[in-house]
Amino acid sequence: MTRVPVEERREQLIAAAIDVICDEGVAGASLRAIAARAGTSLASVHYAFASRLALLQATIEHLIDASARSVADLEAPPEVPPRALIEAHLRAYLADVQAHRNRELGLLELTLTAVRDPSLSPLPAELYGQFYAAATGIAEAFAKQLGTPWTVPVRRVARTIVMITDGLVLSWLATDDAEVAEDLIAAGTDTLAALLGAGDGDGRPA
Amino acid sequence: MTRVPVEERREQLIAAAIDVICDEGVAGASLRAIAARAGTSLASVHYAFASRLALLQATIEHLIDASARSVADLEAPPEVPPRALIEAHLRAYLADVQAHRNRELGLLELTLTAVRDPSLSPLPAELYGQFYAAATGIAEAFAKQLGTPWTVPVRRVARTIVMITDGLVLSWLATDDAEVAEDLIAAGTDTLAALLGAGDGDGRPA
DNA sequence: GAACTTCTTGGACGCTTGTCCCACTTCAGG
DNA sequence: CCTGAAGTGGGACAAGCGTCCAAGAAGTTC
Repeated sequence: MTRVPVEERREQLIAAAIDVICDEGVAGASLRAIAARAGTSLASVHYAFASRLALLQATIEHLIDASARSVADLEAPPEVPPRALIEAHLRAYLADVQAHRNRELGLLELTLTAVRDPSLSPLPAELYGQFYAAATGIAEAFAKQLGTPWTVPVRRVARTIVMITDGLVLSWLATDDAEVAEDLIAAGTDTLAALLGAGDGDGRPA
Repeated sequence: MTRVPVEERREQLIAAAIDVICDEGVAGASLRAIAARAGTSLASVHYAFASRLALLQATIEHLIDASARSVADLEAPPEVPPRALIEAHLRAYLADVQAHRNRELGLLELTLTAVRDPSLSPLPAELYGQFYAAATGIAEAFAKQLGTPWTVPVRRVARTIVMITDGLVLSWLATDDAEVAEDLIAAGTDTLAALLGAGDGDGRPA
């Protein structure tokens, strides 16, 4: 019997919940399964969280915060043409998604669960707000690094990035097809390169 | 007591399953709920389907077939510039998604469920195969109608279309924000217009 | 009309779920 | 040492789940 302050117990349970959700899905994330993963008893779960819904909410909020913190890992690479830089980043993103398939699956399930449940429904908008903020940071870093401004407002660039990554993730999860992913990386690269005015016009003809 | 041949009963149950899944989610689609929606007894469900998984599989297969059949509704519009034509179609798609939020939610949940379950996992690839086929049909119709060929293989255009629509749906479901959707329609329009070479270069600089 | 297949029905089973309670142990403060 | 708060533990509860069975009703075939 290891005694642990509630707050720490909460963090353990949230971590366990994320693990179980990634491994078994939201449907398989019963309180007993989560308690077992955290190495504690069922009653301790209810001591830390009033209900399963409260634990789920805390888990999503944790992921929202985490996604806000994981932005800063954009290092300055050497001088390369914009297209290559964009493609490299998209490819790195895809590689990360491929390496953590269940994580993406779990996050998606969690998002849909939150969309459905009235008491959780404001969370997805918050999550995507963080996504947009992160994408905005990346977009601004790109423009600064390349010395070229975007041809459309950064806000729209950020949303475009999220659209591309979402589409990429969904297609990859569904098809598990590397060739499809390859096409989508090319498509995403073209789209973003066009927004940098790289090689073409400004993307908005008469 | 209404006697119905098994095959017809199966169709009723599939329809009921789709309804319940859209309304309550996959998690809420219990056999009892589906039976009640279909107006029959629980035992009849098991007479028509060996297990809940079998019903789920039949439901997804039904949706795959349905998505294959729903392609042909692309009427020939008047002579308009390519950008406007693309934008009109994306906007119509968004309007349809907005009008049937739960349908998109249910389809997404069902897809993720199938991705998780080993016995259902080949289905998402099949579903997306149909999506790509549908998108290919639309892309070819566009090129024919406008008299302009795509600057990349149609296969890639189709995948790009699916990427855009998936990204659009996900962002819409999560944010419920019309302004976000507006940005994404603009982004999608730009992307596809570029693939038609409409107004700009060919999208692939040196 | 009897035999037979096809379908419906209600009820039961074993299991898992979220929730809750109460007794117990640990630890801090006086 | 004692008191009270904090946290743990096991067990119970009702409810819901998928699955299955045995019996009966509705047609069909001869």
